[in-house]
Amino acid sequence: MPRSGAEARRRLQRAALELYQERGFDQTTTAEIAARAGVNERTFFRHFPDKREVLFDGEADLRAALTQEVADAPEDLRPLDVLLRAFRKAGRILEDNRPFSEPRLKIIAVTPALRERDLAKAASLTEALAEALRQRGVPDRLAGLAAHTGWAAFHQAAQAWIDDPSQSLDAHLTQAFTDLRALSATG
Amino acid sequence: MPRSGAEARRRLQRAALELYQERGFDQTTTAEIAARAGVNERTFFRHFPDKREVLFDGEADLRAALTQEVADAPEDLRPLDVLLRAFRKAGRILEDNRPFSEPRLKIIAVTPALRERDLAKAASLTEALAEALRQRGVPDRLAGLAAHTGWAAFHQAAQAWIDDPSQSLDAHLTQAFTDLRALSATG
DNA sequence: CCAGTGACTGGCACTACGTGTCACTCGACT
DNA sequence: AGTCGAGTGACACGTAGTGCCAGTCACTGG
Repeated sequence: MPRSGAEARRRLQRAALELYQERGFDQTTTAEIAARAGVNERTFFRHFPDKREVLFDGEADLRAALTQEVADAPEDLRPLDVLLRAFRKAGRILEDNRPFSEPRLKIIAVTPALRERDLAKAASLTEALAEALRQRGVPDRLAGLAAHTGWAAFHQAAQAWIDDPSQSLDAHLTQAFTDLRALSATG
Repeated sequence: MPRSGAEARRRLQRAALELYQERGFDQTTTAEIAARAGVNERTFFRHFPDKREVLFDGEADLRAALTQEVADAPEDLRPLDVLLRAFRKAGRILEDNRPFSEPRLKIIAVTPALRERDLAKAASLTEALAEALRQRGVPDRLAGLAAHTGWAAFHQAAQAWIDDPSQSLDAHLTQAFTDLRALSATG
């Protein structure tokens, strides 16, 4: 029935997000997702390798945006400041898509299987950030630690932004990175 | 056939580790594991909730050891020093069980499905460490960041220990935490 | 000695995830 | 009109994981 391919893909993502919200991830079958999207179950697996991946489509874009920002940052910035800058920019993707970001993050937070996938994506992305830092001349081991540390701060800020939307993601990011300094100062 | 239960459990773990090494995780079926362990496939799922969990049995012990160490640390230590102390103690579990630890870590490193589970365990353990720090009076947000940062250093040290066994895990830990200080100093 | 109890197991049926394969449709291009 | 490729429907299949029931073994109290 559908013509463009990309259209069916979007319908599948939308259907999956709705169903995961309505009855939970584990209680949703791939057949149900496909049915609501108006396609065959087999087609679901043509667009997404598995039931979880349907919620992690933007990851490639996010990674590209982040690593690009790291590469383009002013030369004299310290590693953690480079990352803060990159997170600020990338964070706009989250803020602009809040109607999609929020339910997505909430479902992931309460579903172990999705949390696992999320952590894997984060780890892969963190490794990409570390590599981008190394290409800026940051020493090998330091780059990995900086990427992990920075990501922890980013994650904490994103979660705080979901829990308390009264402040901007930017404000939460500033807070988290300030906390990092405090940690360095006292411990 | 088997009598004690705990015995079958150990045989299953051993059989799984062997098979994952011989032909890889994805090419191994739960039926094969059960067969090598001399039990029914159904019995496998009585001892372990899924095919991955069979490699993550010691996690509860490790968590208990780590949180205990954090709780028992001298009062005046700074958060990251508390963690370094705890990792040193817990690291002995790894070093003493190297014949099991090494192949296990290598298989996890090359198997995406196992890496996901490993990351999830690490995240849960990190959260437990953060909570233990909070109970020592470390401020809320700082505790989370310290736990993540410390864990990143521990993970880096463990990986370095696998790649370069010529030095002790303790030495690698010292190196990683020194790098952390450097990161704080310069960025 | 024996009946009962609880932990562990074997075996069967079943649902759901994910893959391989083939034939079909539809639009684009020549 | 004919061809070509991308996307799809449909069917068969292997494997992970669950529910259920019956059977075995060690242990305990009478």
